[in-house]
Amino acid sequence: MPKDQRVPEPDISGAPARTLRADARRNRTRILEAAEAVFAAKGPSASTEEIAQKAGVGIGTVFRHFPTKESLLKAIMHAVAVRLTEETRALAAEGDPATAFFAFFTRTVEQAAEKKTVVDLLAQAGIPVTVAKPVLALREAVEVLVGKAQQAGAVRPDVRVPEVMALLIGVCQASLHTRWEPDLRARTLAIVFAGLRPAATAG
Amino acid sequence: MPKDQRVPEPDISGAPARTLRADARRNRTRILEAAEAVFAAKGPSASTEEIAQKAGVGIGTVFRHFPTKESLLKAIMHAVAVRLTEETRALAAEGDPATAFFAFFTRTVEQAAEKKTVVDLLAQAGIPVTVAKPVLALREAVEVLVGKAQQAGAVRPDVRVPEVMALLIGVCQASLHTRWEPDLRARTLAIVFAGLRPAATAG
DNA sequence: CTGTAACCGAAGTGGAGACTCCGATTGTAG
DNA sequence: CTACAATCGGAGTCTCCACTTCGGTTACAG
Repeated sequence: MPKDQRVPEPDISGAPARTLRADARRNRTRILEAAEAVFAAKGPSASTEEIAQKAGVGIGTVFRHFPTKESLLKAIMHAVAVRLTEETRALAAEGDPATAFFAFFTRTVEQAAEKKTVVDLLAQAGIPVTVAKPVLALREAVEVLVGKAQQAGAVRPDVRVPEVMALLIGVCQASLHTRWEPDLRARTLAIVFAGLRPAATAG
Repeated sequence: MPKDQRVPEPDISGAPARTLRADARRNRTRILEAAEAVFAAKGPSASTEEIAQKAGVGIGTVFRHFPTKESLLKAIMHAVAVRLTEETRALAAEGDPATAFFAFFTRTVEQAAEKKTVVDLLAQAGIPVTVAKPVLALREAVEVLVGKAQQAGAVRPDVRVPEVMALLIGVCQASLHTRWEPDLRARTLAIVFAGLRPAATAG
């Protein structure tokens, strides 16, 4: 019985614990890609079997890499959070802070309209008490972005981050339920942006 | 075999098909009340058994009155839609149209924060192609309310109903996910309202 | 090339929940 | 009061899904 020790957790982030066999590493990547696609389309309620099928592996392989469906979901959320955070930071760093915030808002809503994963992630980010580090990082990146937009006079100074997050989450949620034409999305965002801008700048 | 004919559907609306026995009518009412409470708290994923228990009847009785979980859900949605529509019409009929719309918006969000049923209902109402009559009536009532508010100059004339519905749904959805203190809710609504008002009136 | 340990995957397990069946119960007509 | 048919209710069925198991397969060291 040569195996008595087992890797306690295949780890959440993305890098395997240590020298994973070649085929194992390949399958792990496939599973992550398939899971991201399926979760984005159908939400967290999608069955593990569907993911396995889409990845071209057996269901047992999925559970070998991710002992729980939840752990798989966390891995995806982690990846999405990191990506969103990077985008947000890039926007905050470069160019005009006045337009950066509104560009971020619009872009996030556009993504959310097609990816349930983004919406679920944002819903987590909206709750003040956040456990996961990547989600916390996303929150902070948004805070920076809002702060800069306010300093630039593009957003009313009395607006706080929580309500911005609430609005962001709300519009994203709504974009999932109603099939938005780009036109409707634009008009809805226009109203929200009008509410966020200083009174003088509105219109 | 004296029974060969059976009522094809216990009907969705609320009134029993015909002279229901006394205990049956009482149980039907209890089931509806219990279902409304449970669905409002836990959403449509709540189990039928929990509803039966809360109503103090066996699960068989629930399925006798409502052959499908979906039919029970429809009955509840119907009732909620009718109630919301009446409230909305009353607001549109009475007093100041300028404040009526904002009062409606605020009140609906407050209700949605505690009742998942309301949110699910609104999500249906947001889709242009609506099947159920009560939901359609709700949409029309909102249209009247928005129209009057616009004529009174309280809402920008270029705003259309779909984006108002989208915003309403969005804020309601968001209020479910984040545990809102009244303070945050008020600030979020203030932003949306500022975006809806004519530029001159804002502030 | 060969042994072996790690890996794969599909059948199997257990539980949850929607829905059914049928003997026990009860309202109600006569 | 009695009979009977409608109603009740909960044990049982069926399906779906997360998760496990284990014999077959494969990558990699020697």
